[in-house]
Amino acid sequence: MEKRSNNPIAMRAKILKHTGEELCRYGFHAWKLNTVVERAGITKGSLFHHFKSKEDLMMHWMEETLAPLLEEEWLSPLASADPISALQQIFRHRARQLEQAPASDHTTHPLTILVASVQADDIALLGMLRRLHRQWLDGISHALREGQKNQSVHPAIIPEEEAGVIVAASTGVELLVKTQGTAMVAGFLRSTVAYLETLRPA
Amino acid sequence: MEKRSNNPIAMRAKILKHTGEELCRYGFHAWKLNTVVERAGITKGSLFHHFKSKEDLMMHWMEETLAPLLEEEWLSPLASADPISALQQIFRHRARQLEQAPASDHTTHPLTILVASVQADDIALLGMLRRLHRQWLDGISHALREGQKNQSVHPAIIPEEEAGVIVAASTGVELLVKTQGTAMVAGFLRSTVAYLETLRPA
DNA sequence: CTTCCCACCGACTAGTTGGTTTGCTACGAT
DNA sequence: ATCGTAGCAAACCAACTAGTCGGTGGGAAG
Repeated sequence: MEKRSNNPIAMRAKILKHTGEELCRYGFHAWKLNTVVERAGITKGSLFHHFKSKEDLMMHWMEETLAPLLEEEWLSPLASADPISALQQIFRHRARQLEQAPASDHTTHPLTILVASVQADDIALLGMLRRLHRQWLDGISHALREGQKNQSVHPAIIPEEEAGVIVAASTGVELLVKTQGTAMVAGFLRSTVAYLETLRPA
Repeated sequence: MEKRSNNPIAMRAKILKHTGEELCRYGFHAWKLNTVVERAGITKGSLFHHFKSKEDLMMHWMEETLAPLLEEEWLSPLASADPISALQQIFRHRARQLEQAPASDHTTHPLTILVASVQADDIALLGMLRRLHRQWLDGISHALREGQKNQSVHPAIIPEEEAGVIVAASTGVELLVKTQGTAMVAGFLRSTVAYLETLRPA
């Protein structure tokens, strides 16, 4: 036997960290526990001591990492008096991220790849993803509605509907980058910002 | 041994048909050849007689089914004097498809799920998907450029950039439908049509 | 020091995967 | 009639999968 650290919280964190990396790159099915074990330098026994199944591990990762990420990237910045500028800023930020990441390991956004890779009949995982998508949509439409109240958003637009387009666009561009590289990010950003501009009051 | 039909072209077609169904539902990795064999009522030997590997099978399916689908759904309708109306019509058509499909088996659009599920280092598959995305983007931007020439599209917009947003939105909405169901399709459609309206000449 | 228990190890299993091999059979060419 | 080859079936394989299990290390409590 080798040395052992006996540090459960560090061990748990290490598992979750490598889980995230692999999961974002490959999606649910191509993500192999063996690889996590190998890359993290741990053992199967340890992994299954902390998480009772592959699905359970992904579930915890979503709760503890993906949900906070959504909060940080979208929900929290949207708590602004000018939601349209906030949205433009969010897109600009993600565009910078995508452009700066080395082409080798630019990972698709987890919410995109996970939704795509989860089976439609896996009710637990899909349920969690549905919740996250809901929060995302609600966050945007709520912000737009508040913007309408304080006259920073055009009164005629329907917040829920615009939220759908915004989420769809940011989900879709991740896959476009996967095939076309980051060359088209700048153009996408410009026309998205221009579209958001049309949501301002006349 | 059982009876044998000795009908290679029908056999090939049957394999490709079931390949498509499973592939659209599950993506590359969750798509299992055993399931294809089982559902098609054929054997492994037969499958590997016609296609030399899993990757090869998917490759042929993309060439023979996915490429024509893209042509039919997008490229061909876009050969119109009024590309904006054509785009709106395409979105309307897909919206109807999504809404009418029984919730049980509404399959995500293949181009969305395949791009998401293919490994970044699988150069052959990703190369094919890149080609298809390119054709899609080019088809749209070309149509918009033609529209600018005949004054049916606003002269100030940049066709390549709008094409990116359009492709991203139609890619992303497929994943949104996967988690949220078809309830939000109508709203998405309306705001997309409205956005496309802003691309018309003043 | 002894006890005890959680954290952890690593070999193992049962099942599945993409892919192969072998051999039978239909069929067209000679 | 014979031969070669294409079409297919069925059994087979090595590699790999998620998950299990008996056991061991370390450290805190008594």
